[in-house]
Amino acid sequence: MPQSLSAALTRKFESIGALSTAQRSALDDLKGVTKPVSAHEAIVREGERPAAVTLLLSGFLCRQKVLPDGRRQIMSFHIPGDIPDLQSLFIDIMDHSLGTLAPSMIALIPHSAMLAFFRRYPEIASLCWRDTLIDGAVFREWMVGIGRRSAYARIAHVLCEVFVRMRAVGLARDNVCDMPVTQSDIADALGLSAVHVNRTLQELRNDGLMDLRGGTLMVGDWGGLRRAGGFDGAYLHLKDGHAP
Amino acid sequence: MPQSLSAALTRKFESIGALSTAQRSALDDLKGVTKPVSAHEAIVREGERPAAVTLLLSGFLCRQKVLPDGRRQIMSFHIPGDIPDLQSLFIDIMDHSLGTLAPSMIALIPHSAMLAFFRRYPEIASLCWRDTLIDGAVFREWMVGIGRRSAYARIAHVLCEVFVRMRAVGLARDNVCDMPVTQSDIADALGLSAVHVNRTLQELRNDGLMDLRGGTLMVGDWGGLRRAGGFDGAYLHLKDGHAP
DNA sequence: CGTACGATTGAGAGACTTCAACAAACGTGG
DNA sequence: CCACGTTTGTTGAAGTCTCTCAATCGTACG
Repeated sequence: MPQSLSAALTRKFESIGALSTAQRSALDDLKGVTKPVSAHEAIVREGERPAAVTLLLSGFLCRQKVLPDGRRQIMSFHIPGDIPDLQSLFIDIMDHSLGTLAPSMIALIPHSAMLAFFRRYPEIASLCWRDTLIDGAVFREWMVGIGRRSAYARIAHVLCEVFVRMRAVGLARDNVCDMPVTQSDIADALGLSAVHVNRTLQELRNDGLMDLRGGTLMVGDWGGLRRAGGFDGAYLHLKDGHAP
Repeated sequence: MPQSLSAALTRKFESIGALSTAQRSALDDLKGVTKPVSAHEAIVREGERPAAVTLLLSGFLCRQKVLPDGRRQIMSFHIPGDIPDLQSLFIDIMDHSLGTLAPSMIALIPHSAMLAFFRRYPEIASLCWRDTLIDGAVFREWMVGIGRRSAYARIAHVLCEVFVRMRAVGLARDNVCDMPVTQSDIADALGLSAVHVNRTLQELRNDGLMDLRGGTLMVGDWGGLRRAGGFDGAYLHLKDGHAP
């Protein structure tokens, strides 16, 4: 059930900062064209110069680069409320691609509309800047994982991250949330092979930490999963109250 | 020879965007306390709430996280002109540390001064936003390297990156530039062991691609190094004319 | 002139990969 | 609603890139 454009934005902004009543209602002014996109399709490709930003209303997106030999690296997962290509406002040429991992509903908001909105509501511009900075914080944390953590810890860590972020925008129920990705996607996100992800996922499952199947993540032992991944959500810079 | 605060900023901004004459002279208004820092010292630590941003005037910095077991991951190298903790303007708590790799000269500019400056010169605020976005682009590229490239390619790639960035701010002469890092630093930046970095560096040297010693990087075969690393500098989003 | 840090070398081990095959799940069209 | 092709998940075995341990060497510096 895709949320409305303004509802998605409100939830997102309130997860990382505060909105005044005026600002909250101002979000209604932001218009975009909503559009369904099926799974495994590109929304924006490396090298393009988009003229609009993408707000994810429902589904699951990722940003990725593909090497000449076909190997790929997924650099981030995106959940409803995210604007994964906000950067295109200030960086004209895309240096990576944005695509769907699951059937999704997106809203395209023209750059011009965003920039005009920023001029009118500078605090929201700052919130967006903050959001892109948090984006960077997530990249850094992933680098730590890929560079220095074992496969077991790495996988546990992303699962923790996705769960906490989903929870922060109200998309987790108890200890369950959507996570419609294949094992291959996880492999490409963490710099592993799909085969090894499969085996490690089984370990995590056998250890009772979590269960990931059919696109649904079930956290069996939050404390254990957290410890396994060495997860500390501080880098997500969420407003208090979102840490489980 | 450390540059002046405004000279460093001017070079930096002009490497990633355009400055009007008025904006260029406005940079003189930005004041900061300059301060020498010796090698291997922390400037800002994870968990702190800095009240100023750090402009690097000379030397070499890095951002890093240290895991509980002592292993560390360096997430970025910083060269003169960079403001590595600009993000602290909008993200109060540091989620990583900033430190020196070599003796450096830094300028500390209070947050209040930066924010006031942004209000007065919104175009420069946008340029700074752009800079933090490029920061993110570099993180993404490093993720590709750590996740999907061989040690040989990974090392070649960072060397290319540092060289191009140094060149963009006028700090490379012909095919030589400073790069005062230890092999251990490179290892921690690329998710490798120091031993393996040593051996791989020897390979690169024997292949005539480069020579890195005594803190100086000498590029022996730019085309070869570039090819070895699969390097394409587009992600640095420099203004035209900086690609060798 | 000792001490400490960084670079270098050798040898053995291990985490993860690749290849290959098969099973299960999924979507799609007849 | 079932058949069928495609994608995804699973398993086994062999291989390799990179790691760890450990010792040696060089060199800058107090």
